Amino acid sequence: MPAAEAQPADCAWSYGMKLSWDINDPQMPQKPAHFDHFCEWPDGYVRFIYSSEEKKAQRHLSGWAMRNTNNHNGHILKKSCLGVVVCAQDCALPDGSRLQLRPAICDKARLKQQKKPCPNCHSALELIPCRGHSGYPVTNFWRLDGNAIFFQAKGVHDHPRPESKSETEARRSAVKRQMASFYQPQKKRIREPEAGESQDHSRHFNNIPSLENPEDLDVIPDAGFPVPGQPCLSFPSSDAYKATCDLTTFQGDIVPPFQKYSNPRIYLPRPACSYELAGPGDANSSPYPTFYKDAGSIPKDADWVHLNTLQYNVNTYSSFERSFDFTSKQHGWKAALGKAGPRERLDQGQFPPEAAHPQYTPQPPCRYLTTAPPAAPALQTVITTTTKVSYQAYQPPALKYRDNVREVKSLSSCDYASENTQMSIYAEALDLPAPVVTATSPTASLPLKIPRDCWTVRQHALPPQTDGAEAWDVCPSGLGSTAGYAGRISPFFSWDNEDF
DNA sequence: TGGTGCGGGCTGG
DNA sequence: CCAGCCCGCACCA
Repeated sequence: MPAAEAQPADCAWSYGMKLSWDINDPQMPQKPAHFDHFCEWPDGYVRFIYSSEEKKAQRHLSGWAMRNTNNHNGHILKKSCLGVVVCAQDCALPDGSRLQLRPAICDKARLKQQKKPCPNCHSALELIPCRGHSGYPVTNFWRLDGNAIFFQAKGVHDHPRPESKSETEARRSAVKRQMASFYQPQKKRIREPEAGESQDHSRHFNNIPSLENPEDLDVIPDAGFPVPGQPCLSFPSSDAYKATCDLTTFQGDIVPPFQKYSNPRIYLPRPACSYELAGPGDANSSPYPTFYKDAGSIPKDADWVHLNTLQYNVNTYSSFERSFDFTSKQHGWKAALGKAGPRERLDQGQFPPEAAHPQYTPQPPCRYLTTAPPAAPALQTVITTTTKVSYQAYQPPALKYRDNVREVKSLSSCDYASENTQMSIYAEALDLPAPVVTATSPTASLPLKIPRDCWTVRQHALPPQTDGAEAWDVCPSGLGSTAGYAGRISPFFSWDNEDF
């Protein structure tokens, strides 16, 4: 863990791409000098080398919904992308965005998921399969070798990002928490009045439709949205989130980013911590606006009343990871995202729109403040509880040019684990503001502020046809999802875009 | 119940 | 032979 190596230059690109190796090589690079930051949204033909102590690498996590695929090789874990679940009618959510849920990994659960109606318009849900690897799903490979976990991705996701796993988990745990906090007082009240009465207490809960089936909340809209440049972190636990909140509150010199709520008009400074969900009874006490004010567009059943409350709260969490206002730009994206197919598939997550959103407030770089255990478990599943204080990275803007010449991507997820050898970078990275980098396009130059800790110059081989050829991307080390959408053009850098 | 990993087996290129 | 995929199973939370 040589701190001396933790220079921006080292962070500047995927170490895994610097070395020449393939996941199928009989011999992997031995004792890599550096490790990459964990990338939650790998996209494109990329390779990373993670420390075997990197928890998320140990768990083979990905923001994409990846399922295990048998490759008949016990040493290499292969996963293929399931795509994203969207509304078959492509209905617009109240904020104008689209529903993009994380497909369940389990086949059975996924089928069940797809049978559910769109929570917004009640039409069917549809699974958009990933076809980003020569018509097949994007595949990810994981291989443990020595003290390194080698990661290789093949293919470019041709669909929006689903809700990240961390978001899904956070949402579910939030639901559970809310249920717990809700039931608790209910039971108390029930017991108090008539102690001697033999009463089926469960009947009381029949009037609580919304939370009886937390799984229904899987179809919460918006919470399943790709996060613009899915920032630097995912919360392994709500506690981590709380810690994050506290941290952000504590750092008063850092301008808090604005949160995105379902209503695009509502942007509020990030509250200190609102992930602790209010129970239905507390819904009205929320200082924040209620979602789905447009009652005509949403179901009026009790489920939705509660669901909205939940979503609001969950969004308070989720939006912590997303700091952009896309909704007002979506019409602009559509022009640039003219992907073949009936649906205009947006992926907000791909396009950190800072350049297009002057109101956007950059966030400080992500970093971990705690020390992780030194254990170096095997590649196979290692479920660990990491107490990390994560901080969302500032989302640099994306630059994409036609023909994939060069792009500046968002740091979609640089999970800087404290065990990472490059930890020391982040102390330095605290020295905001971020450096200004000028990315040059064929038609314009645009100053882009990108925090130095999030820089990665990525070299990636191009998809099959161009395999062998390599392009260099200047991008944040988190390697946000890349090109691959609709001609690989970011609407934010479509110069003729009306949004400019 | 669902996420995850393993591995058998089938199919097509 | 490889890749993709389906399936069942086991383990875990």
